[in-house]
Formats: sequence, structure tokens, C-alpha cells
Amino acid sequence: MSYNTNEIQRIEEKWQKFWDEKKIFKSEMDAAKEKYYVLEMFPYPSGKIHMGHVRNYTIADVIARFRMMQGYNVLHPMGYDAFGQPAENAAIKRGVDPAEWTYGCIDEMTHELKRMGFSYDWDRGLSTCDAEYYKWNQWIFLKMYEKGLAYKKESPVNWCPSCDTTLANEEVINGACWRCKSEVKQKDLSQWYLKITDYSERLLEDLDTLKHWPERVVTMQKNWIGKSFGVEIFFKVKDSNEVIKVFTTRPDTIFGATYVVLAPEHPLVDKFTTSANKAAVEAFKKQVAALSKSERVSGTDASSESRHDAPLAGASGVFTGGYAINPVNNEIIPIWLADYVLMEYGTGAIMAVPTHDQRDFEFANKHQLPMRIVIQDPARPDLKVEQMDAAYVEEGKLVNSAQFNGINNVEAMRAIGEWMEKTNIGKTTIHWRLRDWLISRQRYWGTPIPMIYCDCCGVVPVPEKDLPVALPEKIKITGQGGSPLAYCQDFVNVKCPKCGKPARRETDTMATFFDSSWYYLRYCSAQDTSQVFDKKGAKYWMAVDQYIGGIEHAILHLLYSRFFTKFFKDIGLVSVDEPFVRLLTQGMVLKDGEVMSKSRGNTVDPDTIIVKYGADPLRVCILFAAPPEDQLEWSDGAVDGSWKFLNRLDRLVEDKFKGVKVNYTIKDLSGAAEELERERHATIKKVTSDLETYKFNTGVSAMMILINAIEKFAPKDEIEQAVFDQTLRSFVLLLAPYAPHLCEELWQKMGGTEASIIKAKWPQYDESALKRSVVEVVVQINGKLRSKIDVPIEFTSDQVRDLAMQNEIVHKWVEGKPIRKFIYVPEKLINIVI
RNA sequence: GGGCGGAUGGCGAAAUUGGUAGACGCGCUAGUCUUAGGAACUAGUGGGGCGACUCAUGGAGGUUCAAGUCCUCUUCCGCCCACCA
Repeated sequence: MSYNTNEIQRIEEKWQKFWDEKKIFKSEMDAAKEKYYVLEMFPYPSGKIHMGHVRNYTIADVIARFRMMQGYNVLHPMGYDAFGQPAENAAIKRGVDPAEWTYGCIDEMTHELKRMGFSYDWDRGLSTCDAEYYKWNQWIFLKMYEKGLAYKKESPVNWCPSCDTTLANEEVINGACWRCKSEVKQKDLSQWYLKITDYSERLLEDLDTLKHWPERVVTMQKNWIGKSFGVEIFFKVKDSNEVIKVFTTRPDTIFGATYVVLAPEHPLVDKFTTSANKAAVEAFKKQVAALSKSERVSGTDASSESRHDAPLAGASGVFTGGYAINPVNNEIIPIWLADYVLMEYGTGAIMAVPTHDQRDFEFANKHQLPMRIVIQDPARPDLKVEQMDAAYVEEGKLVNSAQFNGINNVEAMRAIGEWMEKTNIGKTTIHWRLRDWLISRQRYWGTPIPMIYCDCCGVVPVPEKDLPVALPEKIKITGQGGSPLAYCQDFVNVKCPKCGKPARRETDTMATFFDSSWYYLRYCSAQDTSQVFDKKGAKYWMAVDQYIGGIEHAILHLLYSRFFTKFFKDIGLVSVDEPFVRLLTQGMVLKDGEVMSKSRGNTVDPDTIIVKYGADPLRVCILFAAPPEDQLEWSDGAVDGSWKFLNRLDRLVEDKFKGVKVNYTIKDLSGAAEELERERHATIKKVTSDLETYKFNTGVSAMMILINAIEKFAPKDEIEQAVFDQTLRSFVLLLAPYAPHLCEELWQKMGGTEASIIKAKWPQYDESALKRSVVEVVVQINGKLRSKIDVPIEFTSDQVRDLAMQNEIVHKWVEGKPIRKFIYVPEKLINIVI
């Protein structure tokens, strides 16, 4: 029987059925065994899986199966992030029911995942659109509300005109909707927020405990949280009682402040705008207000300088006519407005130090504002304002700064901050970039926010016993005019739980990031309908030992999940601080150098590969082609290679495996058999460590090297046949996480007694079997490779030197020249310097 | 503009972390054989040279007995973030 398409289909179907029926991957708590929780970021059920899924889940599956074979109690669940816009868009476009559409996709996707042979415990499967799941979304929301972490706020929000809904700050990419790319506008709405900012400090601090996260993800989160130490400095307004609070991270430059700039929306602007400047200021405010955030942000972006549609491009501003007093030297300085100062950050007002801040420098040049140098480069301490063509932003010594002259500016930051606090002209503060999380969505296909508005009692939370607030079925979705639930009278009208009078339900639904912020906890007890998740289950399984997913979730999803975990810890439901111990971010799958995507039309359907080659060759190919974190350039030809590799193994077992078992050690062997036995041990070592460090590609290549050796080996007697057979047994075990179907089949053929190869013991190697008595040592002359010699490992440096000198080629090179240096790296290399 | 990664044959990539550059695979070339298949097997495959040799890890310097790996400068590419004060 050869490893052809029919046979592959037969084998793969056979074992998939077997795993399913025998529930081989069912996981149960067992205090006696060490647990290992492997999790991939659950998919949005779009129906078909794509190569990105295949890569993500294959990586996870290899890890899961490897840990199973090592004897860990592995939890490896799968579910669906099923709420969201595509289902609703399908409903709008084609009139289908979002629920029906979604469940259809889930069925299709489940079928495809099973065809890949992934080792999921399907009994723990979940879909976030099940009432049984989103009920607990609502429960969590109520808990947060109870703790003051969920609140409603009227505020300008990002509005996507195309999706007809609001977006979180995090969902706005360069001023455009992250999903549909249309430009985002501002709009005032009353929205539900989660107070993630209460957790800023912990979210930041605990990043340091995530030793097994990619450095760059940690950095990205740090930047996103954006803690900055600074000083709020109080500038009195001249001829007025008003005080402008300015936030700066550079108090060391305060003596160089030559003007103050406010955001146009700043509430104090009218207080000091002079009548002569009023018209210009009003016109400017209007102009800025008309800009969307993206236009405003791109104004001074160097890359967009050539834009013709941005009339305000290039740090535009206007003089108010008012003046402020610099508290450190009582200087009278003008107050300006500028579009580049944002009301949302800091205090909405800045002090401008054009000599030491590039933006201020450009603004001052454009509007002819004064400058003064307060930091000098100690190496060239004679910089003059007239010579500057850019701000000086390096370190240096303070000048023109009264009692602080001569101090290094970095040291001065603290000294000046402390001095200001003492003299009451400022106070040191901490500012965060992180904003509260807007979760309201004017959408149908999501979790209804469980709140009720009563004319008598105000905002009333839905009592726990009334959960879930079910999403009404079969309603008409047009995609127009905000929340679809608002048009569903049966849903909206409700009796107030407090006073019993007619009241109205909240008609917004939750952002789907809410759903995905805690699903990993739900898996710990997915069948439990009585509570959000079982504390004991969470205690046993959490944290996730290995989480795998795309880098695109480096900030949002991971930050929200960390926030939820900390919240659950605070209300006593979990004992861990962080949800994910290890994080692996897999690289993208490319085709012809571009990201594989539907919009580019360069996708390869995994299904066609499975039909043509089978799931095992696809798995091996995708793991062999590149390290998991790197981009992967897809090529059909590479699957051919993996297929050949598996085919060769199949033939070897079929034709040459005899099932001979003889007890032997490497000492009983010699020649080719000894060599093969050594390679067997070396390969076990290599593949095991590669699996532990996620170098799946070199793991495969190690196995390819071994199969080359096995093919060359011709057993001469029974003990050599035993070596041959033993090597094949080890081989099949090592390959099992990569190509599980074929390995199950071969393991059975080889007489494996376990129900599944997954229950077989992971092969062990013997370090002493790896040692050779004679090693090849490279001989370099002046660092250039000239010869190689065989050296017995017990030889001393002097003995090796003598041996090297006897070598003919070495002799030829060295003859008649004095040896300056002799370097010997044991068992590796000799370098003779002449 | 900021941050983080990259750059090695025709292609995907290895390189024990400073020690034989190109493992392994794809592709290609030549050959063998057959039950003509998606074959399989054998040999070869970075450039130059008949050769001994020599030149090669984006580019230019440097440190070292020894550099793909460390340092300085530089070019290009990818990703993430961005008037964040």
C-alpha cells in the first residue's frame, strides 16, 4: 500500500473518526498530573479556514500533542468569536438571519478544522453568540457596574459613517475605521465605558513579569499605556485671575519657554482673547472644529506635506492677544492657539520651547516667535539661536536658567520639578496615554448591555436572575440609523425592576472585544451553566501556558484580557494576575511577497491542498517552511517536498520494518549500526529541544537527516535489524506531533499497544550515546580553513598540536615559517598563526 | 517623526550564540530503471579558475588568532505606533 491520495484520505478519515469517537483529547482535571494549557486565539467563524488559521493552529497543535506525549495533562480547546459585523453585514446585504448565517459558518469551519486533525477537546467548544455564553458577558458587565468600573458618559466618539456606529480609539487606524477603512468622524453620544484606566499602573507594572512574551509586544503595550512623568506648571494670565495649567515632560526647559499654546477648545480661551483678535480666533476655532481627527493629526506629518486638501497643514495657529507670566522668571509671553495641541491629552495646554522641541521650533519659525537656548552641548557650548536649523534635543548643560545653570538637563528635570512643587508654581504629575474603553456599539449582532432606563429610578441594572437579556430573533436589519434594537418594541419596552413602571432597555450592544477578553476562562468549565466559570477549574487550568496568535492583537485583545483577569482576581474568581504565561505571535502567510488576503485575491485554499496532498503534508510543510514567528512565503512546491518525506517514511516501514526487538546498547554496536544508533539519539535530542523552543523547521530538517541515514543503512544481522527497527519506532514517535494521522497508522502497524500514539511515551535519549571517541577537528592557518584531522577526544592540546603538525597539508603551509600562535578549541578547531 | 524587526545561493532557509558559511528542503542539470507515477534511485548544483587556490552573508570601516554573529557609519525592506508635549 503506498502513500497515495486515496490512502491518505482513508488514513486521515480513519484516525479523525477514532479520535472523535474515543474522545482521545478530552481533558479532565487531575491533581496528580501536571497541567498544560495550550490556546490559540479563537477565530471569527467566516466559514472557510485560511492559511493563516492553518499556520496558527498547526503550531498550537504540535505543541499540544508534544506535551501530551510528554505526559502533561493538556487542555487544548477551540471555540468561536461569533458576534460581530460580518454576520450583520451579510444580513444587511443578503437579508439572511445573522444567527442562521453564523451557525452555518461555525458548522463549516468545525468540519474544516477536524479535517486538519487538530487535537481539540470539542466538548469544551463555545460560541460567543450562544445565550449561554453572552449571558455571562452581561453578568461580568453587571459586576463591573457594581464595582464602579462600568459607567456612561456623554462624549465625542469616533463615528464611522459607513458602519454607522461608534469605534473605540483603538479601532481607529490612522483616522480610518479599522474594519472598513472609511474616514472616521466625531459625534457626541452617550456611551458605556469600562474604566480600564483604574488598572493602568498594574497593567504596566505586571508587563515586567511576562518573561516569555515577545519583547516587542511588551514594548507596544508599554507605549500604549503610555505612562509619562511630568510637571503641571501654573502660568498666570496677565491682567486676570485665571491660571493656565500646562503639562510638560520637560520641566528642565522651563526657562526657555517663550510662549504658551492652548488647544482651540480650551475652556479658558475666551477669558483672555482680546477684542482685536476675537474674529481671527473664532475663525480659527471653527476651522479646527471642522477637521476630523485624522485631518488634524496629519497636519504636520512630514509625509503629508504635499497634501493639497489640507488648508491648515503645517502647525497652524493664531495669536489670542493675551499674555501669560512664566512663573520662574516672571517673563510676559504670548498665548497662542494651535491645532496640534490636543484637549484630550495632558491639560490641553503646553509651554513652547522652540530651541529644544522640533515641533515648537517649526511653529516659532513660521509665526516669528522668540527663542532662547537653555541647554548647551558641553562639547560645543557656543550654539546661537541664529545658527539653528533644528531644535537641539540632545542632552546637555543648562544655561540661562538662573540657579540651575551648569546642571545636566536630565538631572535638572527632577530638581526643577521638586523646586516648583516647593515654591507652589507647579506640581509633579503622572499622565497616562491609556483611555477608558468604549464598549457601546449601535449594532444588532452582539451582547445586549443589560441596563434599563426608568423615568422614576434612572439607570437600573438588570437583576442577575433575569439574565440573559436575550437578543431578539428574526428582526429586520437595515444597517441604517444606529442601533437596530431600538426599533424592536418588544425588546425595548420593559418593566422597571425597581418600581415596576414602564421603562426602556439599553439598545446598544457590547464591542466583541468584550467577548474575547475572558473566553479562555470559560473553557476551564465550558459545560457549567450555573456560573461564569468554575473557580476550581480556573484554579487548576489557569494561566494559559502557551497562547498563540497574530501580532495584530498585540495591543487591544491582549490588554483587555489582562484587564479582565485582574478584575476577576479582584473579585476573587481567579488566583492568577496574568492570563497568558507564554505568548507566541506567528508570522503572516505571504504569496508572491504579499500578505495573503481575499482583497488581494492571492489566497490559497487549504482545502484544495488537503484534497490534493492531505492534512499531514500540509502541516509538515507549513512548519518546515519558516520559523513560526517569521513571515512564511507560501509555495505549492514545498508541499511536494513534505509529501515526499512522509512517503519515504511510509515506504520504509512498509518494506523494511521487521519488528525485531533485541536488548542492546550502543556499546554492542560498531560501524554503520553504531553510527545510526548515535544519530537516533542525536535526533531525539534535537527534535525534543526544537519542540521546546518552537524551532519546528529545524526539527523537521533533523528528521529528514535521520531518514536519509536510515535509508542508507542495510542491516546485516538480527541486532542490526533491531537497531533499524528501533530507529523507525523513535522516528514515528518524534514525527507524531507534526504528522499525527500517518504516525498513528504506522505506530499501529509497528505493533504499538497504546490506543493512540498520543498515549505512547515520548522517546528518550542517552547523552553518553552521543559521544564519539575520535572527532574531526578543523585546521585553520591564519584563520583560513586548510585541512581536517581526526583527533581522539582524550588528547591534550600539546598532543593535538603534534598531530596537526604531522598533517601533510599543514606541513606544507607552515614549513619554514615561525608559528606565532597556536589556538585549539577542543573537539572543534585549530588555528595556527604564522 | 517614534518604536521594533529584517537583509545569507535561482527560491524557503540553517549556522552549536565569536569557531568549517549555505545544513535540510524546493528548483535545476546529467544519468539509471520501471508496473509511465504526483514516480523512484544515483551523481552534481554560490561565483571565478584546468588546477593549487580564490572571492562571497545589503554597503563602507573597525575590534579579534578567528566576524553572518560584536562595535561605528550607511542603504534598502517589513510591521506597529504617532501633533502624546
